[in-house]
Amino acid sequence: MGHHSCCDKKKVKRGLWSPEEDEKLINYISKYGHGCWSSVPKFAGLQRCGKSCRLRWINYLRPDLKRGSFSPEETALIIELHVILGNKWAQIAKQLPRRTDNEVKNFWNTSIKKKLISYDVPAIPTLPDMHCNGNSEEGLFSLNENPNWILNSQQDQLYLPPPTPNLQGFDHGDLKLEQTNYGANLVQFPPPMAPPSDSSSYDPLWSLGYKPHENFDPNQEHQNFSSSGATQHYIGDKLIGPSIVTPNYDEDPLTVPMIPNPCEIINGNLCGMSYSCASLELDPLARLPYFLVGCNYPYDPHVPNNHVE
DNA sequence: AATGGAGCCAACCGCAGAACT
DNA sequence: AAGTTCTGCGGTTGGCTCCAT
Repeated sequence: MGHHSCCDKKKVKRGLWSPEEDEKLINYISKYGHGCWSSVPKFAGLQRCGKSCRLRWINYLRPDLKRGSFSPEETALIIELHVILGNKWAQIAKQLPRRTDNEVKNFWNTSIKKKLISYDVPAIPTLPDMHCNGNSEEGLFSLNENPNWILNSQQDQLYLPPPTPNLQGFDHGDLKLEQTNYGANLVQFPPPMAPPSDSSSYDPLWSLGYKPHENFDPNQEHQNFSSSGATQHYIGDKLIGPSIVTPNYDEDPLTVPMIPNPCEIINGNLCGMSYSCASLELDPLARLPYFLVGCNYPYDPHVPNNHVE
């Protein structure tokens, strides 16, 4: 493997950073800022290339980083943003304060994507690239392009995303999501599950099938869930909402989540909403095929439907 | 206790585009 | 305008840790 040009000029250290190196970098940047990254290692006294310093700072040393596992809200947001943005990790990460693109990318690749694969979830195209012409396979994407399924890592259950946080200031290129609660009402949610009693084993994916308000902390940022009313969402100039009003599962626990037909999303809005889900099936996994009917996606009819334990 | 596989994540690489000369 | 350098991004990988056998 070759080295970046900035690393060719002199022998630079590679691999994991030592605490001493971290300290040097932190001290330098906190005093002088990073300025030109290529000159940082020289002035900071590091045998690293500028690129490595930049990466270390951005992904690890920055004081405003939030470390640790992703919250259910963050997870849901990642998945929903992935619908729109695909593997644009930097843009997705911008909507997750104090998270890095590397973190988001790793989380997706290790946690979410893997579970999707394990369930053989059919691929669903991202918005900009969908070709919903009824019989085309062009719209099929790799599994990591499929954002609509969330799996419960503890219970091996697959759920649809819950309402998601604000996307304030979401303006990346021609993509524009206005107002709040993007995607909050794109889907309806399965009946609530009892939370695990052992909070120490809490999994960030766990509550994704859970009623939003039960985990809702009004004092915490990015939890501005709203369980009522329609919300407008835009991609470019196109309105992709308002969408479905989240039902009250207390009243109707058998309501099957309604999932937008990708064909309708790509057409610029969600009007029509010819949802195919009419079953009273409670098993989230069993719902998978229904999502695909509307767009004639090939799917595995043998998707397991009794993984709920 | 030893070992091998899987999972996870920090860090690297190559590329593209922006900025600069 | 052309060449060079810098920055940012996405994909990939190496190595550490955990866990099952």
